[in-house]
Amino acid sequence: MGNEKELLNVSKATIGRLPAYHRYLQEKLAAGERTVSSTAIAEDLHLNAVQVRKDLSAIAREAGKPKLGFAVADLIADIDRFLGYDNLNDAVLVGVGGLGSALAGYSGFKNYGLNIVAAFDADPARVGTSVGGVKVFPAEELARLVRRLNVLIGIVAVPREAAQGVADELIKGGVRAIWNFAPVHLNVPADIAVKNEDMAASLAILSQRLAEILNSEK
Amino acid sequence: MGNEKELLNVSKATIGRLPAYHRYLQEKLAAGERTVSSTAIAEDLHLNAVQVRKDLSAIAREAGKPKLGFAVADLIADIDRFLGYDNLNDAVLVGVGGLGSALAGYSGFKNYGLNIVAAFDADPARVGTSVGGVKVFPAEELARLVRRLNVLIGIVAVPREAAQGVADELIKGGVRAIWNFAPVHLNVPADIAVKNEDMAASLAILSQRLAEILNSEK
DNA sequence: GTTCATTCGATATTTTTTTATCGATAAAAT
DNA sequence: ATTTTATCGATAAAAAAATATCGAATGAAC
Repeated sequence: MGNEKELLNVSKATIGRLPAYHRYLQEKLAAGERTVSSTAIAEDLHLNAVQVRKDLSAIAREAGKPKLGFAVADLIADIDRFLGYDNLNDAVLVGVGGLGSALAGYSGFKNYGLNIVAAFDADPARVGTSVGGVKVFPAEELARLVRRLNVLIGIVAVPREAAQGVADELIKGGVRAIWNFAPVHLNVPADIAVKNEDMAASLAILSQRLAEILNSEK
Repeated sequence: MGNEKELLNVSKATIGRLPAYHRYLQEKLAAGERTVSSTAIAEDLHLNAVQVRKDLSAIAREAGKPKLGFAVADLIADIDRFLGYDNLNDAVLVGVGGLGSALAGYSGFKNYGLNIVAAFDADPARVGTSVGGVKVFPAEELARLVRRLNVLIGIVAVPREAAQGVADELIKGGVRAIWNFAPVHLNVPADIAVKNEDMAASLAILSQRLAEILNSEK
């Protein structure tokens, strides 16, 4: 893989914005636009134009052209490449309750390079069924099957109480990255990546912004 | 409300971490611990101790004590107060498909100060039913009902194609903050707060970290 | 062809966020 | 009582991220 150099130069903040650019660019492409300027992107996405240029130049192979901007299709390809959207990563999903089955059913993940190959649940009634095209296995088989499938990403969508145990099993099975939707802090070794999908944090930020808006207008 | 001064000094980054502290502290409280040090929090949450102290001192009323640390219960109360967890904000939910009903069913939101008072869906089969204790109304009534209920927060959990239209209706109804779970960029006036629950962005960051980990170990 | 307006990339500046350092304090140990 | 040690808060330094500035390039208008 030839992106070792890239990994170093691209900031976390930039990476977080790339998917938004990606979606935006696809809209533009669908609308038949061939090129787009950083100014336009910035305006629509409520960002700073310089920031957009910097973000894009960090991952783009072709430079933007004065007066025209960037080639939409090229940029999409660049982001695909950088984010690995074009080669699928296998993952397992643990917990197919409300949220879990919503995740399993979301076909869009494939577009983001994520391929859910198996699901697990502790509830015998769910075992053996298929959710969103993904087979559900008993929780007891978790570690063993993960190891056999050679999966590196685990998605945790179980109730709070069960999350830590699930994480432990995933790690035992060889998983190296955990996407955690349970509202708990997971205790894991330092060499395991955890990304908390922290709804509470999002909500906190939204509420704060709402408060600011309401405050500022009176 | 006496937190105008607070709003200014507390950084967005800090606000994003507060819910994690909150959960952590509640675990500690449940475990019977009276006090906790910034060092311990930092270690368990994989943060820097100075950062933790700064975050906490930004919202805490009582200072930490040398050799003991902070009073767990006080800190929880301080975060509750700062984040408004103790006074509920009403919200409406639009879209009760897989993700939407998972959200409606998640009772934990009440703990985060969010109270879903009504849900909407375009599918007549869903209208009239109740999801997670929340009644589902027809999409046509959205703007009218939102206005009548005087709700300021809207949660968008509809398919991509429908999201912009829903956002428009919400705003027409008087909503000032939108929590967007649809994978699209919403076009809204500048005085409306939007928080995108951007799964793709989270996934991008997780993948990147996974790549780093795998890279560093070989 | 010349001018104009738009956009770029590069560099510099500012702001924000994180991390390091250090003296002071108070609980615990001697 | 004295010493030791864990912890704090404050201040300083460093790192990261966002924003501003400006000359150069180039397509479009005249």
